[in-house]
Amino acid sequence: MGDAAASVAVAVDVVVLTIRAAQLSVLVRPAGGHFDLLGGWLRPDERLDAAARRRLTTGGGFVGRSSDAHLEQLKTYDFDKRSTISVAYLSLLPSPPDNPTRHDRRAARWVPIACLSPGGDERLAADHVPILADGVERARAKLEYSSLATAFCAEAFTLADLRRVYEAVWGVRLDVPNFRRKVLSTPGLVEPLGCRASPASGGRPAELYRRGAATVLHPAMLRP
Amino acid sequence: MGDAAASVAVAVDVVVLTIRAAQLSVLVRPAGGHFDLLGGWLRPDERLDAAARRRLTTGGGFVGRSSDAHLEQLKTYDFDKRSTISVAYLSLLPSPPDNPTRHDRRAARWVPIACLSPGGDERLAADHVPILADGVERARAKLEYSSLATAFCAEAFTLADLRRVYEAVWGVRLDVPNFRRKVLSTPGLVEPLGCRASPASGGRPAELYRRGAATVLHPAMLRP
DNA sequence: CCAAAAGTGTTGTCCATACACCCATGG
DNA sequence: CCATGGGTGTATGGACAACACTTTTGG
Repeated sequence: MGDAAASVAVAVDVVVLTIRAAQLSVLVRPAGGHFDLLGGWLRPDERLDAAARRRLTTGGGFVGRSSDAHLEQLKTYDFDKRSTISVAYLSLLPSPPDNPTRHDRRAARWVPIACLSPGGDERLAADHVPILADGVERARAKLEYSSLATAFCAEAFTLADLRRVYEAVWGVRLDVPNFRRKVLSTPGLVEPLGCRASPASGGRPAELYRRGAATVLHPAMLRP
Repeated sequence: MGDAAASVAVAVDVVVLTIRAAQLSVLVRPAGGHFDLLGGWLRPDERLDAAARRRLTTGGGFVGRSSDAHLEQLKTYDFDKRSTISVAYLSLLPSPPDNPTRHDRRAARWVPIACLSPGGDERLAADHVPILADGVERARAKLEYSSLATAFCAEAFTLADLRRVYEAVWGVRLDVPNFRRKVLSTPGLVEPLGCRASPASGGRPAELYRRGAATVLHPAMLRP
């Protein structure tokens, strides 16, 4: 068509999720009186995926070596102020190191999703509120039909760890025996390591597993 | 961060799908020796959704009045040539008028997906191949857990029409009685109109339905 | 040191539901 | 020919019970 191309500034924002203390949490950076998602401008000659990955590896010097972390594009947003769009990404990390205890006001930190929801005690930048909501909803949906839950787990994990991921993201309680059967009967979801974990607080030691080759779940894991 | 914002030209491409002669088809425009998806540059001060809707209503003067057609954002793509990204959308239309018979080489036309697949007799622009693939996959996936199939149907439709949508998009054959039970037992999917269609080629006249209020399907319609 | 209790992981069983397949009827 | 309705076997998932293994507690 004969239209002139509008030149637009492109930002890349990343919703980084993890499970901390059985709570679904997001990585944010303090910015004035509120929080921002990890993000910044796209560099000239930089690919979108690369820009998102860069946010992940250098985001506040906090995430560290997570070059193999799950990262997928979420959606592209435009706001009231024109000539600016934001390509949002979603990333899932295993349990990361704790929040920095040193009094660095600039450092990124983990905040439970519940604290950022309406009624919570923390505020997110208005433009980032729908991005976070879409990211959480994407994660909740993909747990149903993909092996994405293992992205929240460390290299070796127990079935209880994996179940707690589902319970934290969905905010529900799952039946322990049924969850076990479901996971083990899905071919390629997890593979047994043959060794056992040391029980944290009594009880029978659980068997350890690692991610399997499967990426989609047939049939799906249904949330109650 | 202190990075300079890269200024980028933004295109909006729309994957327009419909069912024609029991075949899932896409709306394309001739461009040299191949076809292009509907698309063009984002105008200054134009919202992304508005740009996609504009492609739909003015796309080759063909789609006509489809301002209420289903339209959702698909994904954002960048290509080897930097400084250009494409925000892709997906649109689903009821059975539209036939292809133009007049010999307008510029006019948009419907082409079955199968003809554009590897091994087909038509070629799509290389940049648009993954966009179309993602659009088709999105449509296939959303038929499972949403009432999106009704977007392919006219105002009034029979259960056979709706079943043929599933069969065309998924490329499978569905059991007629089971499909009927499944659709009618899903609350809010379709609502009976109380009148019957005139049988096209003999047989008992089928009852007519219209879209219901439901947007998500519980439980999902599973493809075999 | 030993025994009981508590906590967690693992296995087994019943039941409701959903779907696939076949058959019958009616326009 | 095709839409509509019914019936049955099979598979899947949810609820619940029972058992196995380990730590903790108390004599």
